[in-house]
Amino acid sequence: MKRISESTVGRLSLYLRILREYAGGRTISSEELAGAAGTSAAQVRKDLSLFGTFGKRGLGYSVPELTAELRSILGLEQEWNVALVGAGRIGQALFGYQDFRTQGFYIRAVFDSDPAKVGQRWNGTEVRSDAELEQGLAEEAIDIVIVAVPGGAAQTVVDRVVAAGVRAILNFAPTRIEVPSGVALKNVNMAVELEGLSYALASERANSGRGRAD
Amino acid sequence: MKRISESTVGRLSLYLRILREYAGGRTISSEELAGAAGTSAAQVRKDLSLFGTFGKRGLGYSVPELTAELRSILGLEQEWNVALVGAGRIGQALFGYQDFRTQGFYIRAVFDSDPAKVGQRWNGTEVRSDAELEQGLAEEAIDIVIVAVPGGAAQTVVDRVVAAGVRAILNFAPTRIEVPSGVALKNVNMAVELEGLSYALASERANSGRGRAD
DNA sequence: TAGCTTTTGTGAATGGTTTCACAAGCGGGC
DNA sequence: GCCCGCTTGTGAAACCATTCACAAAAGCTA
Repeated sequence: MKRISESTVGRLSLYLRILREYAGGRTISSEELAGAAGTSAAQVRKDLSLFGTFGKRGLGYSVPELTAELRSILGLEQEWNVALVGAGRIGQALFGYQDFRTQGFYIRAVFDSDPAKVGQRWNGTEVRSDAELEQGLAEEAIDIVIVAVPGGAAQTVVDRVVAAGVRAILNFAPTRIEVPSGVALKNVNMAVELEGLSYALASERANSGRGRAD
Repeated sequence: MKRISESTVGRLSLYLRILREYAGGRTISSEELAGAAGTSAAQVRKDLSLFGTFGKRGLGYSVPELTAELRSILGLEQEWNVALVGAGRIGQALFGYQDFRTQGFYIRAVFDSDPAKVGQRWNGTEVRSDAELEQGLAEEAIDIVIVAVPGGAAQTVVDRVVAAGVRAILNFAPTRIEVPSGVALKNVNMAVELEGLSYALASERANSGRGRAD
């Protein structure tokens, strides 16, 4: 099978959201989809053509069909069991943000090392001790682990979770994490994003010589 | 000035964090830095060489000097005034996550449209009505706005904030946002990340023909 | 059925980023 | 002061992603 780039997968995810909210008829052209996604029509067609030929020439793409195809490609036809490790502020926010439940991601277990948190019930889900991590992952047949622990603890958590057979990790800790090949890892790093903005502001300021028109 | 790619800027941010935690001596080689950053030594050197020549051949990079250079490049020598729009769960978590305060990002104002939230004091910062948004942005000389409102409200908030002169936005709403050129925008989208993991799991499963060794 | 319009799917061209490979420079040892 | 080993800085090469451009298909009309 062909290697698919991360940016392509990210765009597919975006296309799917657009389709879900699309109210323009039963078909959509690559042009329209591109407009809503902020990319080019050629890009849309190339992305989709990597997985098959879903469109009809002269017409565009059937919205329901393409939706189904994208869901299938992205693996969203099944439910995924998610565990959250770290019941701090970020963990709480993620737990509360049930938006992705509608896409088939269910947080089945929450773990924390703080005895004050262990035993709390969050909307029916008990916060379990991180000593029970491996056991809990197995019991709930966890597919994806969200790591929301402090930076210093993240690699240890990831090592345990990977050793327990989990193949997909979403890391919110502000640290670089190592995983063996074959394990999918995504990082969400606020500091990197903010510093990217800082760079943009600072470099624009530096380049704006004698002030700007607006 | 040369155009610098987003991936380069992201790596610089990573290098900086590594340097901050580095305890291996007064100098560091591109090799070491690359190891910690998960990239190649050539990549490190190329990234840095875009901004100047900071290393000493045969020796490597002086840790304090390179730290200072990176801080300067990324615009971290100054403080940035940040406003948070949206005092829901994600907003609360971001506010509580004061980690980036140490990097010079200060949340000076919080806005929400919910009357029940307006007037609350968060650790000394008052939650203000979103009717006061423009006024507050000016009063606090806000440089960066973090948008943590529901998807449907995000574009409106962004439009107002951009009209008020803000040039940098960090968007947590699960929607594609449009900004005029000249405004820096970064998106943090949990759903896209989770679906990326879902894709990785699903496609590996699909490709694993007759089972795997482990 | 033929002709016209629309829009896809895709090879080729372009543009950008990463890796390679090596000359140039620096410090330390003798 | 000179040589040696190490590590940078950087053109060139390789690789990857995006854009271009157009033939091929599909529907519609008459």
